[in-house]
Amino acid sequence: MIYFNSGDELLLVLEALSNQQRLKIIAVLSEGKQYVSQLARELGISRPLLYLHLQKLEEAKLVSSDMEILESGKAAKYYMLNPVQFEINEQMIHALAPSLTMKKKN
Amino acid sequence: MIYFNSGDELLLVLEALSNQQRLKIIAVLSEGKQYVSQLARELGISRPLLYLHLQKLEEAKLVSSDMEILESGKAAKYYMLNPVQFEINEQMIHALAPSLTMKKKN
DNA sequence: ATCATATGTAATGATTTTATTACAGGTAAT
DNA sequence: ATTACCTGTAATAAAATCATTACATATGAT
Repeated sequence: MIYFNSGDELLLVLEALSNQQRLKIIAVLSEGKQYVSQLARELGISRPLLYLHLQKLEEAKLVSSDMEILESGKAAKYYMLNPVQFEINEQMIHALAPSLTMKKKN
Repeated sequence: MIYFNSGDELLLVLEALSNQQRLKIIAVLSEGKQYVSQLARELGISRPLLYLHLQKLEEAKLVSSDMEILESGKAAKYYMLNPVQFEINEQMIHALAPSLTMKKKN
């Protein structure tokens, strides 16, 4: 279960989830870990773009990664889904809103 | 409680929630209905921008509006929060991902 | 050596989102 | 009729996000 300690943390997760591609990535990874190139093929998107999406998911701590060796002997970067489960309601938004820092993003 | 009938519906809500200003709007409206001009003053943002945010929240069915007459006699557009409560987990994302239509937005 | 398949990232471009300024129109009170 | 509010939107600008192309590097197999 995911708990949010600040508005910024909540927002980070919501932003990570508010994209079709990233939702699809989560859907695929929910079936098991996968490495980047294979994942890009399955989703039909370019690898650089996939990196970008994975980075956002990783920043929100929704996925993790590690390097593994394929049967072929080549190194591959595997991504796996962290447990994703949380509730949203107006009380929590009200409670966390004050800790939203009005950032301008880099 | 909010239920999602498709990936697109889920995404619409997530997109509506993935913005600081809109989270703050929800926080303010959770304390009670408010009219646009007053809300803009409270949030310290321009009215045209607020309209844009409110429109997104309304499309996601998170808020509703109606015209009312102020004590002063002037017409005001009041916005109020609809019940916001739902759960997110990987099973539902997996189930709804196939019904994500890869849109290019207008 | 060449091919096939991996990772990783720089540079660039296209599109969307966010935000401001500037209008036009309405009602009520002084 | 001027002031002080309100709604509503067009036009534009600024910033962030999304997406592609191109390249460098590495490993194993033929």
